Amino acid sequence: MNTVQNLIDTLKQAGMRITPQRRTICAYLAEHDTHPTAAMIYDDLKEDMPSLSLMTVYNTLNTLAELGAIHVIGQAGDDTVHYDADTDPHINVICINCQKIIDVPSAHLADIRRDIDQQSGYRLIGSRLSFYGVCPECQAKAEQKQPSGN
Amino acid sequence: MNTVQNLIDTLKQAGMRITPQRRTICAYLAEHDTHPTAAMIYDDLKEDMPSLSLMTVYNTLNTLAELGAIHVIGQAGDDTVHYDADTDPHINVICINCQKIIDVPSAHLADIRRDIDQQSGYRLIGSRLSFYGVCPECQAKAEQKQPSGN
DNA sequence: TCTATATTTATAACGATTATAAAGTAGGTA
DNA sequence: TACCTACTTTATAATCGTTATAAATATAGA
Repeated sequence: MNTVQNLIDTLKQAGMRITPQRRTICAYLAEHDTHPTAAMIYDDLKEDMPSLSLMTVYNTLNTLAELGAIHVIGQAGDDTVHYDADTDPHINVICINCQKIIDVPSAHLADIRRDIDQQSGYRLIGSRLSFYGVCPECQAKAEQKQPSGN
Repeated sequence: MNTVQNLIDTLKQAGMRITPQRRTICAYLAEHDTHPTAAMIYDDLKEDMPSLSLMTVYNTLNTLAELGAIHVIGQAGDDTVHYDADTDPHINVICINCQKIIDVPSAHLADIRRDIDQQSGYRLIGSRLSFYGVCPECQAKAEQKQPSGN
């Protein structure tokens, strides 16, 4: 998992200035494993930093993503881009009903990455590995509504 | 890989009508492994079917995706959703420079899916497995422009 | 402290996708 | 085969996440 210092150091090493806004956004990313969208981060942070603009959140997230410090999960079924501060190889499992995202590590991931690296000829930079399904809670709710054994 | 008949049968079994538009779109999907966007399909097909509307392409793709007959790849760096008619387990490798997408199979994928299935508690439905990198052609171009050994 | 320059902010623009409603058609039925 | 009804398609407009622009502001080095 990324620490605040990790993220800030990444920005510094890229020659970028460390503003209070960027520091706050980095802290948020490091402290939450909720795979937030830009809007979520903005909504949560503007209480303590009323002058914060959504544009700055987008800029910072895009910059961090370009530097590889965070990952872009892509749309989780709700037409908005989610971000993931955990850059260790893992898979996101997304509920197609409530959009909840959980992380699942897998020992086979390193093997796969090596396969792709060799077979494709591409110089690999990042990955976006998502499985879609129905989370246990939503399965239970569906059961209650349709008690038939299907 | 999906055949035209596969896709059409999926629509029929879901109780949907087989219109010329849907038939044409299914044929396009079965005959192309180019991971097209809705706009690409629309542009290619409207020559032979001038009355076709982009809305119909979106509707058909969404329907097929909901039925699991095709997969949604998500944004490839160009802010548009790409579709994949190949629903066999495989990984998409996307060039972050030219957006070219290739398919790579991996023997480890089934193992991973089983891991996720058991560890997450989710009832899995689909997956979107993308690696990002630079394709060989773009690597070569970058070499020409920056001959320094980095 | 001062200054050049990156950054933030507010605003407007963009563009992919979706909503709506009228016109048209597939496909079962008599 | 002709008809009828519900599903589809189409054109248009709307939506909304994201990005462009330019003026105001603040960072970080001298």
